[in-house]
Amino acid sequence: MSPEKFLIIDGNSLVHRAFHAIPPLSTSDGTVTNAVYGFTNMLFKVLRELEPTYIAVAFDKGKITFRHATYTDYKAKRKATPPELRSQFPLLKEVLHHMRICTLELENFEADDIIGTLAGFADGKGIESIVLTGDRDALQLVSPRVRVLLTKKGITEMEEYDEGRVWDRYGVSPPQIIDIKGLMGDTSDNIPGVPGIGEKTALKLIQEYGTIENVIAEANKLPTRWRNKIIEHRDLAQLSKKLATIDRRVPLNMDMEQFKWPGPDYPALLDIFSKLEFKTLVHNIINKAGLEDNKNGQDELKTYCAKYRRVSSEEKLSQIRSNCIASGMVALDLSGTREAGINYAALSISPVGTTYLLPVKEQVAALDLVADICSDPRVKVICADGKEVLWLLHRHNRTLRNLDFDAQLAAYLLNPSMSQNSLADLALQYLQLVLPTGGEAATAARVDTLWQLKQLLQQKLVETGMDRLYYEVELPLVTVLADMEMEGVAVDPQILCNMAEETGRQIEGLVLEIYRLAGEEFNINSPKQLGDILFNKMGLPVIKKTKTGFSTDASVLEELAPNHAIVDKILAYRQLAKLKSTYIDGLFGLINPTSGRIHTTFHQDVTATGRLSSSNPNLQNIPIRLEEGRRIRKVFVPHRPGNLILTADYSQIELRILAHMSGDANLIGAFKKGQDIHTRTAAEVFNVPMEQVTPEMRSRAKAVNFGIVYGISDYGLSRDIKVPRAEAGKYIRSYFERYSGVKEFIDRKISEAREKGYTTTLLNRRRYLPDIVSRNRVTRAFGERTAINTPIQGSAADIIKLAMVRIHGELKRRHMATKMILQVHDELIFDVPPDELTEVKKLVREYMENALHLDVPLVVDLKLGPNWYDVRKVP
DNA sequence: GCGATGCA
DNA sequence: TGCATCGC
Repeated sequence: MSPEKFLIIDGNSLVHRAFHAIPPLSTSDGTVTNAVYGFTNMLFKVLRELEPTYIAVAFDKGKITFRHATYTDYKAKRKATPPELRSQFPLLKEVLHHMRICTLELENFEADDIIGTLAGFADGKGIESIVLTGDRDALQLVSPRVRVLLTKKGITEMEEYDEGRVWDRYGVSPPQIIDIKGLMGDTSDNIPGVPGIGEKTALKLIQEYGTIENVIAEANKLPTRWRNKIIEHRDLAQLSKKLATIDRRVPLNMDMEQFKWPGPDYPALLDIFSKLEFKTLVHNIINKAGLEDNKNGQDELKTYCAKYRRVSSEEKLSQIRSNCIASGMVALDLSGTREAGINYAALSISPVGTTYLLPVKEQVAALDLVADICSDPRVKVICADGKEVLWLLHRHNRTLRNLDFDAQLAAYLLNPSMSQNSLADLALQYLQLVLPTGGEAATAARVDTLWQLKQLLQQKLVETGMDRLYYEVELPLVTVLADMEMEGVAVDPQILCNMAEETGRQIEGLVLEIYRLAGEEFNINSPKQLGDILFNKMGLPVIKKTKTGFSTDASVLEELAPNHAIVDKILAYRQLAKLKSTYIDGLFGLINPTSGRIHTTFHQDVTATGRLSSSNPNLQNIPIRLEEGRRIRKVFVPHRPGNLILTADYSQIELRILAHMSGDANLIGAFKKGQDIHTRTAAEVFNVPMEQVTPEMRSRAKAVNFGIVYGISDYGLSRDIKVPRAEAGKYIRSYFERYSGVKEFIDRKISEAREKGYTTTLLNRRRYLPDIVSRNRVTRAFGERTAINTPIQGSAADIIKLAMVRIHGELKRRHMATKMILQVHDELIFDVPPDELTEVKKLVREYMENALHLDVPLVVDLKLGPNWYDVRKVP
């Protein structure tokens, strides 16, 4: 028998989470229900997983709490609850009532305090509590008998914190969470904290001194930059700590019996769910409660609960192996990490057969089985995230040969604007199944849903005409990207070190100079403090404001530069600080100690346009525009001495695509003649012969071309080239007069998007544009620009992806040692041994230029050098 | 226009 | 969370 458990829920926090995580949802009579729906789904999931004996849901009540009496500005900046959310509270309470769950609220107390008090009460009775909330502050309640379940991004996923987890994550004990918050403050509650101290500093100080009181007492031992702040604001720090502390002595009449959960009142729940039009929940209840379905018996809902068999006998393993080979297709899901390797493998051989759970970590034979199946060309593998499977297998020196379906990738193609594409989200969205989290059952459930997802998503890919894009471009690209990530990019740590030192020195000099000119020390990185110095203290004219105060962005500072010498220093400081923190120190920390290389992660399912993105580090935004930053590229070197870095970039690919898609004779002609496209545009827009185009004219025309491609407005163009909006508008009109085919293309794409609800690329990639029918003028204009921009940018992504798949295949086929190591949107970067150079140059150019046949030529520029900085154009 | 990162 | 800055 399991011990008694007390589930305590922060109603307010979770309702807000649900409200923001679930897209707008309303019944046919217009009642908004998304927060109730999200909350209820989450509740059911937690109930199933925890099976609590007691439950309570706490809500805030009243506007004035003891915190306001202590600090009048408490929560002063919090926005009022929007009416669409406010109206859902009574509905939720009705649902909870029928769930027979006890709700608690007390005038002038926050849900937090009620929760703290309840947990303490249960603790006194020896009962274990689990606090479910979205508020990190609750971590202060964690103790041997109190755990906190924190919602992660979205609402279906949660993370459990016990004392050990708090230590792992923050390096402090749960009560010290309060001290941290006291130092760093909290903008959402308007808790001030100590100005200039953020999370990192707060953690460091509390880890070292234990409490705010000790930090204050030992302040004179601290480095100057913190000492003065702490001493000056010590009262504020102690006040903040008080505000952040959960009051565990709320006067409540408590009796565990009142929280005992007898289970839901199903008939009543059925009523209210029908009223709220929660169709799937109604079905769930009908199934669960065994009530009669009032329509027909066929609507039976599949349950999330998977049947699975734990396999460990060698005999059974070998039987599974032959079954896999005989069937030719398996669904596979691996649990584990890239560092520690595979923990479990869940494997299912047919959509209706048994799911096997293989303890890979414990048993070598199980790993062998999984690895053999994955490398067997006769067995197709279906999974949720193919690149992750490849990485996990790579950790065991194995690979995945025959990736047949990647569910997350398919879902991304079907709607690239959806940010939640985890398997759990897909199961909920497409199959109306709530997947359990954690444990064996979860792993098994994931594999089961894969079969159903494949069936459904594949059909949708065919219906939307994206099956070829999927099977011929995106799916093969998974393996290509995995190879690129694993190969990595070599860096020269010595050069990086030298740069860190030199830049550090320059920054120090600038900081001193800035302090001298300002007459005091302050945090230059804080736009708030900087604004205070510049505009309040020094009285410089305010050019622009942000929601929270003065704007201090580069365009503002450039305008202010003539007024005071400090401004140029700040600009230079910003540039160098960015360089050092992001590109020098940042890169350093990401060098893999084993390989000595940097292994970025490419994301294939993130951008709305179809481009790739890169993170940890982002190698797609390494500086190039300004010389100071560009030098960073010197640290990226070939994999072995003597090898070379080859870069291959598409010249003006977006404008060429625009020429092709629009069929504009003028634009096509310019490219066919091989003219400089910006000069040609200038000649057209300013109505002069090409020979008479001045650099000024060319640069403006370039901005116009840029604007067309990125879909910016006349407002954006006027800002970029610093001319009045009317003049920018004039350029755009003049452009459309000369390139009337482009104008027609734009109009065509907009009306097509309005009609169909989506826009498409050359390879039929889709992006839905609900904004294009908005009644709001600004929103609609945004949708219209996207309808132009996405086909252009997305088609460029299509083309380079196609080239990548083919080049990668060809390098492998020819058993070449050349490696494709990076992609930067319109550019591919290779590590090339000298003896392969001639062949690679030819191959790369050939495959990139002929990736897709357009009405204008695709032109590729090749550059070669000993590192990514010193590359020179080659014929 | 988009996406990633670092900082307070 | 918002701001600022880098790339394409």
